[in-house]
Amino acid sequence: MRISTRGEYGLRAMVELALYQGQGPLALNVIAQRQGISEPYLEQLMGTLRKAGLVNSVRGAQGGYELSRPAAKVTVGQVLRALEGPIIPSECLTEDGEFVCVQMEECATRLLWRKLQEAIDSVVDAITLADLADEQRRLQVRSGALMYEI
Amino acid sequence: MRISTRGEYGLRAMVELALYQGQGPLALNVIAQRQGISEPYLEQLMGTLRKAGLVNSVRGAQGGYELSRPAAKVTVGQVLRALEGPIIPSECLTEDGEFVCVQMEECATRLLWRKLQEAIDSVVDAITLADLADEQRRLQVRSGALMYEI
DNA sequence: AGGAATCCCTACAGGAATGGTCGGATTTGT
DNA sequence: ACAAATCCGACCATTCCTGTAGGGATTCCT
Repeated sequence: MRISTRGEYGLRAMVELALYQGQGPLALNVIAQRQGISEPYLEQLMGTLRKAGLVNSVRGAQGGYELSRPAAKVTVGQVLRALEGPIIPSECLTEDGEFVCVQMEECATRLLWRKLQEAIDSVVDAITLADLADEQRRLQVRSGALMYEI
Repeated sequence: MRISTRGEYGLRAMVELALYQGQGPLALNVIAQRQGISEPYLEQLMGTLRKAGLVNSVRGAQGGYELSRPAAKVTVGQVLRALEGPIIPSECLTEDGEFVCVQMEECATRLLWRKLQEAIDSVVDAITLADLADEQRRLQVRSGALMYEI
């Protein structure tokens, strides 16, 4: 029951983009270096996020990536689902919360899976990239980093 | 972000044991057949559950498995963690909610992982096998099954 | 005592997912 | 034109998942 590095790396990259939103596109190698992620690997992830419509890319020199919407309009759930597929605890559940379990017509564990999914969704759909970017700024200020960038 | 079949099968088997608790041990092949699970595969899972202290086994003819505690004292979280390892969203987190992320000293996504874990734990640690067994009985009665067993 | 039932354990195996790498094609600012 | 970037598809090693196989140990029943 884990989020893979895809979701973790991709989300960290998205937070990075949120931090610098409105300042032009951010190049892949900058993000990768800043987050300590393999560049070609992150490239794949960004491709997925672009196809999902969450980021825009600018090709050519001085190009890079930027959020396609304000950070406050992008939820963590959207990012994670784009990268990891539907976040559902069991095969029994579809993305819509429907059941597709053929095995048993009536199975008590469904009750559990549904509650689990609701709990997860209520978290990932409530937190936006803006929330995480705010948190990140707070942490950076506290630890005294990044002040030389003014 | 899924529970594997290990957790799913194991939990279904545990619900089965909860349903028949107090009526002597339930043989592996009975559970496997009733739940539509490969018998040798389920055998492995039961071994894990036994080592975790969640079930007792009775060897020899007429043997089988039974819950080591009342169903109301066994949470879904205990079963899932025994079978799947710690239920944590990210590598950053340990079982205790501590952070072990070496990469970045301060990372905003930690906020998210912690909230996610709290949400998941609040579900799996609140639901017991007795809850699921009750639900199962309710479903079976409603669908008119099992009445010929009286 | 003997056989049958049943759990116990280890090893193996095919397939999918994970976590990347690599090389080249394409686009675009300078 | 050149360099900086994204884009794209193929490849690859490792691990995890989902079992299977086979034999050993224990206990009940007759």
